[in-house]
Amino acid sequence: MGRWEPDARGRMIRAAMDLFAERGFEPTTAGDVAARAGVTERTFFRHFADKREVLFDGAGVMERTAHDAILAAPADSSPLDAALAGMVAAGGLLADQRDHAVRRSRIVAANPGLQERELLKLAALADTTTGALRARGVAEPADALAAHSAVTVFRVAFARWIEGEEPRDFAACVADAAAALRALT
Amino acid sequence: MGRWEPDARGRMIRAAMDLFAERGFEPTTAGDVAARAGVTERTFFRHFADKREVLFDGAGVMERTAHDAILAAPADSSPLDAALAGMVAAGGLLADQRDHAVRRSRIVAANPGLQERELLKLAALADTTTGALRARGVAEPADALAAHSAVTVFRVAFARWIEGEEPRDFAACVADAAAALRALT
DNA sequence: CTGGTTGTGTCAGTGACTGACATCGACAGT
DNA sequence: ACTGTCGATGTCAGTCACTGACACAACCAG
Repeated sequence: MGRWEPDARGRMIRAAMDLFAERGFEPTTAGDVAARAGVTERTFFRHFADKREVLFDGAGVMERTAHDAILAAPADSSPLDAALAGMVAAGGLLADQRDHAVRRSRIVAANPGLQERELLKLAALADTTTGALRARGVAEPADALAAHSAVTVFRVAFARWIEGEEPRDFAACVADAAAALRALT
Repeated sequence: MGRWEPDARGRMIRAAMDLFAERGFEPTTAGDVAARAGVTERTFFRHFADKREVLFDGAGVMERTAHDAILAAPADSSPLDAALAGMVAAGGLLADQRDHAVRRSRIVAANPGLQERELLKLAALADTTTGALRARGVAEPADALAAHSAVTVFRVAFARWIEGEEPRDFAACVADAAAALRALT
């Protein structure tokens, strides 16, 4: 209708982060988020499949980044090493947004429904990783096992990267977690 | 009000399995399930936190079983072996219900929302496993890494156990998947 | 037979989400 | 400049998941 303001999607994402952080996820209605972003509830649901999805906008990019990095890994890398290279690349996208990542994971940690969605995104990352390993010639079920192991390392590394005060190198966190994984015998 | 019929919970679970298998999960309303079970929608939601939960009734028992089995594992077992013992014990609960498990996983596989819930249950199993390993003296982050690795093995083993025609031994499936995991280097 | 407890039905209400339809601005093609 | 299509949005009505408040029936303990 009236004048069309650009970046509605970005405004909704920022509005959602602010409101969810202030009041919490459940008490905030989709209409609240839309209103703060200057759009209607209907527009919100045209951009995001559901209320939770507004917090997971970058998931697709991370998947593609991991996929490409795995295919670009040295040919003599082991499946696990190749998958871990994908995790490092995916995590690299967050390097200059640590504050945003911290804020986001606090919101997610406070709500079971959001954790559920996060698990789905991680599962999608694992599936993409599995596919990339397959393209490198890794057979079943080693592809899936290496992929899920890499994603588990990613989760541990991410948790370590976020906690504490002074920022650490994400790749180093991945290396540490991977070493701990290999030490399991 | 009227006469009270026993096992309402069991009837709702069976009704849900039947209806979800016939029409699918989304098109079936909570009221449909309740009606087939001979109760009202309100009663359905008194027994299950939400519409999805009706398919995950056994999750809590599996968690407790895994927990106990991990604590009962030989003292000289490695963390990963102890965690795997928990997975074998948890999977053992399904031994005499393979048909039910197959039916259920078909329903879950057909709906993203249900997969999401399944991931949450598996994450809860991983958390319980982490806690049990901690009680055995396993330190961070090895506890979480071993727990998630074991749950990943569980998933692969379960998939193998369900596919194909003639039923295989679940413990053997776990052993195979665990061997593949260790072969990752 | 009295009171508490448990499991249920009824009813009203909120919020997530969807489909159908109209509108507005931009951007061709003529 | 005229017109038609296209993309993003607003409006409206409707379904369904889920919840709180209240009442009722069976049961059990005293």
